[in-house]
Amino acid sequence: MSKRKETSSNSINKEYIIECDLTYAISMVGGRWKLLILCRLEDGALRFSELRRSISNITERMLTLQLKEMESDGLVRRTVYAEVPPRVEYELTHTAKELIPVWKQLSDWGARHRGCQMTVVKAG
Amino acid sequence: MSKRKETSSNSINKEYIIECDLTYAISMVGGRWKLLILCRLEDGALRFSELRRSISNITERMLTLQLKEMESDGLVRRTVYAEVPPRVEYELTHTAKELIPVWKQLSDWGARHRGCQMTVVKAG
DNA sequence: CTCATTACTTACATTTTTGTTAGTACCATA
DNA sequence: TATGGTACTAACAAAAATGTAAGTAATGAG
Repeated sequence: MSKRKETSSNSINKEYIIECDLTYAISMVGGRWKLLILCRLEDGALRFSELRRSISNITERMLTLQLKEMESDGLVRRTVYAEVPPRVEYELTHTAKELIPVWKQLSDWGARHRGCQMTVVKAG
Repeated sequence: MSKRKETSSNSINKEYIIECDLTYAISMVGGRWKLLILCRLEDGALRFSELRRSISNITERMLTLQLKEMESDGLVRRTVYAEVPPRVEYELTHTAKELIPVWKQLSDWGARHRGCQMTVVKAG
């Protein structure tokens, strides 16, 4: 009786959505941090602390969680170097590299339309 | 004293993220339903009930909320016809149409990689 | 011995997102 | 008068996402 519902609508919808190629992709890459992390890795591997410093507002917990999920989804590769202090590097997999044009396009779109909005805001 | 914090970190991060073109775009188009709705409108305007029926798991509330947000973000245009019963149609704006190649690419990516994963799952 | 560094983990709290249920106004039809 | 369709809205509840604060192990520097 600790589980409320075995299959909440929320989870059912999650499954349902994964039956669609598009929303499957969104579920891999959506949320507040994932694309931001991925695009930081575009130019090559970075270690955990470098990622953390490069995304100033992210917490260690969030970075860990997102990286873990993306690792298990096959988007990033994690390499541990047996050194002290520890060194762990993250890099894009081939699968994730295929997304580079997507986030570039999205980013361009964002640049075009964010610009407009800010002008309006300034004018108001 | 009803507000807990004037500026929760959560909201602050939302703002922060909107300073990046990429995550600004994600914030426009992310979440469980938005892209799914947009791509339903790719071939032309649909009325509310058509959208609802075409996305079988969405609730009226969610559809309303998402459409409203996208309308105020300039992604969909809402047209009300003064008929009884009421008829309201939604269509993509020019801004949203610029995103068509993005969701096509994402969808293609999803198709390629979802396929792989399912094979693995079946094998396990 | 103490402190610092790195890459985390854990328990918990808060915020945001999503879903449930019921209700609205309008008119047509039976 | 009752029912049905359309496009919603409102109050509430549940679930998911995100954030906070503290702690861990290993080891080298001082």
